[in-house]
Amino acid sequence: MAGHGARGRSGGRPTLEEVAARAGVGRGTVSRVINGSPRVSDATRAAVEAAVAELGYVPNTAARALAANRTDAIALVVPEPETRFFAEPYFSDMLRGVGAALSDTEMQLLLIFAGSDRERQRLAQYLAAHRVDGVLLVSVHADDPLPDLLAQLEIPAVISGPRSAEETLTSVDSDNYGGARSAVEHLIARGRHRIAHITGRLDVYGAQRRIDGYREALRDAGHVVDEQLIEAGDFTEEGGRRAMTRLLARCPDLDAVFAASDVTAAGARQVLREAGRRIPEDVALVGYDDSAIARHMDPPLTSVRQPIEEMGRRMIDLLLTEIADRRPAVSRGLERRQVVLATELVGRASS
Amino acid sequence: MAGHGARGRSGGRPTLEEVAARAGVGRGTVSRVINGSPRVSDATRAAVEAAVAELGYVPNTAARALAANRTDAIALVVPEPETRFFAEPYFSDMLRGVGAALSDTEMQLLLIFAGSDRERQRLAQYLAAHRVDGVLLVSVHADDPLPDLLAQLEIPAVISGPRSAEETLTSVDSDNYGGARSAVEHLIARGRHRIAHITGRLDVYGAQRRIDGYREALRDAGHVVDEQLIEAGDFTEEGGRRAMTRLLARCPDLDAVFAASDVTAAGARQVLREAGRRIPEDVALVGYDDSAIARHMDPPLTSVRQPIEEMGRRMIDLLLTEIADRRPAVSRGLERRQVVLATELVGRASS
DNA sequence: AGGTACCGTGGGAGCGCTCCCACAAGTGAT
DNA sequence: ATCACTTGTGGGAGCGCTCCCACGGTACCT
Repeated sequence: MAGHGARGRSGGRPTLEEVAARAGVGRGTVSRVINGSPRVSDATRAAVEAAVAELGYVPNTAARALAANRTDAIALVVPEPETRFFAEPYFSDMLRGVGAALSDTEMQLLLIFAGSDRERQRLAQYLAAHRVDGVLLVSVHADDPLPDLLAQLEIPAVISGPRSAEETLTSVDSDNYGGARSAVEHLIARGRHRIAHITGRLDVYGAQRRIDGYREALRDAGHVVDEQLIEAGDFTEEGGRRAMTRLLARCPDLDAVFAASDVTAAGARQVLREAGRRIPEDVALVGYDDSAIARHMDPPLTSVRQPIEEMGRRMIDLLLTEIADRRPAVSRGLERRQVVLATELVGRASS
Repeated sequence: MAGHGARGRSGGRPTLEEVAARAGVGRGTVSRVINGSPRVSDATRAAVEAAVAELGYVPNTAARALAANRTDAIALVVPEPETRFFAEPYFSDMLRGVGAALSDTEMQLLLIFAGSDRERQRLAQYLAAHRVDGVLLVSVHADDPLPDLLAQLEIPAVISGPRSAEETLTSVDSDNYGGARSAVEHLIARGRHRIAHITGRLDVYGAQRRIDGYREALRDAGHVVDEQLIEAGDFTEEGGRRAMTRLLARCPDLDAVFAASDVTAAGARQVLREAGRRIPEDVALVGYDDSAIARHMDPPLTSVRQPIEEMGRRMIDLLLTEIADRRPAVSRGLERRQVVLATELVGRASS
């Protein structure tokens, strides 16, 4: 192990002090320049910047964090209890948006897995120790205690997909209601009359909103909502198969299915095929997410696209704002910030 | 901004000093206990541990990093120049392995995007400033300067997929050669004689190894390798379409295709369909990666699965070892560590 | 002229830890 | 009894930074 003194002063990383000496100014002044304080004369600033460039100075994050009591890091918490949650585009697209928004800042992105109980335990410690300035929460379930822990610790946090209509945390979401509406309206426009819906997990707020959108689109078009045509799913393929089987048994006359996710649609497709129904001739099929599966399905699946990358970007924007305000939205009282982004229907051969 | 003095000593996070006072020992002793030094008596250790538990003490990472000149963080560098590289299972599975291996340690995982030039610039600064203890490199191209930069800075690093047979960095890879062999042997066993290969990007070492495996499997089975049956692809769907079109024009008598990736196979499938070839009756198709697309393709695609999660785990193991050795493999001279993991052929209806 | 601002600046104190030296107490050889 | 070690321990110094106070200088008022 490198001893204390052995730490390479042999041309090693320069310190603030060295930059100050080089520029012929004091330590404080260099600090001000580095941190963009306006209270520095132009001449001094230029001299310091030159010294910084010559020495290739890069601030020591640890020292800064220690002195300033902040970390310049935000955590992306990946629940990942039901494994490989991020296999689908959702995660990677969001990550791309997050990365893009972050690249304009000095913030680091920490990936924290909170699948097992032990990992959640560690996460709680992490947060309690204030090792991050803010937290990004994705795909949180209604009964997850994490958001409340964050609120209690007064750690800025943004959640993707509010847990309910009363979500207190700042949230970014896509318009699940509108997305579902557009899917159903599309099917109606195609002349379908018996449109079924395979829902997502009912404890997920977004799934509820999609059901709402389904219902109201039908109602607004003058259709009667037949509860027999609604069957609970869970976003999975297997759930799609089960739901589709039940739906076919109950309503053999259905002529369209709107599934709450692409994988669910894939499961439904399989059952429809086995039952001898042609897609889209006999039954039109629409999914949700516009994932890779949708493009590669046979026939290619009409699906609702969410602007996930944009969601990632907005989450970061909001989080940085909260961090700058140094106080979570709840304790500021008043305005809960909820951003809802529009979806887009991507038409393909399945409908 | 919270002033210096305003920092809540109002029951806020306890410090080493406070734990020491509580346990009736010195600061150094607590430090030793926290860091698992053996030079502490059992009685003292117990007392300190009790105090830690009572106070809910969590070490301050920043202070530790500053004093010890290490960061307890490793970076996962995501090149992501050719966008959404991590949309497919590859990335998420690897992340899962990485996360699993990391959850046994105190290490943090930093996600760093190095797509744009600006981001790469920043990354170089990062590394130069030694803000991470080690680096995980995934999907690096043959001409990437990053590995050399890491070697020069003497930062421990592990690469997934060596850049060449002479890779100097510690690497973890799946057996591309063996995977390709198993795919081709499978096709031969199915009675196929005119087996084509759509390659991956030729500047990727793994793609070369797959070509080697393809060639030698044929040769060992007594077939003649017809160079006409090999067509360059680039791992993409569009590349698969182009390559398949050319192959069909050149060798209309082919009866099997081994594609270097599942998406490539998807592109090939489309062209085969349009040409009226049935899969698998007329042309058998095998992909690589065993991604979601393979399972959902019509017909489901036979594919070569790589133990990606395991790869992630091994990468972390190796990296932690190097960090513990506090010196990158190259400067230790001698043993370059290269781990190669076995693949598995997943048979489905396409072959 | 003196007073009162403010601006730009230097540098002390301190963030919470690790490293190491010093030292007391114990152990065994001489 | 002395001398050497060893073992466990306490606490000083210092990691590189930010925050803030104090100070000299200039500008503008009375």
